[in-house]
Amino acid sequence: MNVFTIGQLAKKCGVRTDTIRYYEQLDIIRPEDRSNAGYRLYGSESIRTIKFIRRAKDLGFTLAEIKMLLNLKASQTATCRDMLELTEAKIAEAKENMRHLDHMHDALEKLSEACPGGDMPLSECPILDHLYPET
Amino acid sequence: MNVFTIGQLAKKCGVRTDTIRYYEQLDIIRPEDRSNAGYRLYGSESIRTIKFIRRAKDLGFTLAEIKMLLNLKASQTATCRDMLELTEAKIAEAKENMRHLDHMHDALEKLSEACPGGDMPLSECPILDHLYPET
DNA sequence: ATGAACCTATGACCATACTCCAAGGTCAAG
DNA sequence: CTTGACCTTGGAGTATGGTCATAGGTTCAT
Repeated sequence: MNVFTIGQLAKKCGVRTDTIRYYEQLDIIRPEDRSNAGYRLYGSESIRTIKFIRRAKDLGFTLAEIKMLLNLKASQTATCRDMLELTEAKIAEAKENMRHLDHMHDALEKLSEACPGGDMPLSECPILDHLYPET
Repeated sequence: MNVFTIGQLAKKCGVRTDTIRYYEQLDIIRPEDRSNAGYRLYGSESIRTIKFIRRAKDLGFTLAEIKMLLNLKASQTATCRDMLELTEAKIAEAKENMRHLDHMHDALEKLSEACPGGDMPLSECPILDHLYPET
């Protein structure tokens, strides 16, 4: 049980076979071997790689970045510093996105607080008036 | 100066002509008239509409939602309540996105704190070990 | 009357991360 | 020996919000 087809690998990792082939197309993962009939063959290392991809994606890394991470991992000269830098860049990105979302949220909250919300016609609605001011 | 071509409207609103045509394609905005030669003609109401679209987009509304907002606005029977409901749904969405981002951020922070970040080989890196654990 | 700067319609293309389809080959069970 | 479940390749389609290209018509100043 140490060699799997793409369908078995997909099942073990909770992804679709198409997804694995798509990752292969992006040069993120390669089958460890091929059968005589041309079937992709994978081993347990591939399971770890797919799971890595999923975890990194959950942290907000794009597939292009994940490809870089795997290249780093394969490199002989990469250090902890490289990994930390990419992680900190991603933290900065997350912070920036949160700032942006927070501004949106605040503005929406202010609008919703200003709006009575009853059966008043929209012409009187402070939300709409803010977004689409008279004259 | 109360009738403009698409290029003039675009300049006044800080968008591209293509963008306005794209909005038209989505049925979000329509020219107020056409010239003999078939040129789209707009008035000041169109400026307000384009600016509305931009403001709503900044608040996180999609173009499909903006189309709904404009339909609401045009409706005779819509009330403040309708507007408030859409606003509150968007607030909930923003909160959900922030929660998600926050989880990512926390996880990344924990990883970066665990990583010494020096010249250590990646094989020792706690970040990589977390994402791609040994065996 | 000619060149620049505008306008028209239509359709293709960008990124992202898949997802699905078609046409065919392979493999194991009954 | 056939059926069904799997596999192959290549390409197209999904959503979002535009952007760009092509080929041609219009408007305006000089």
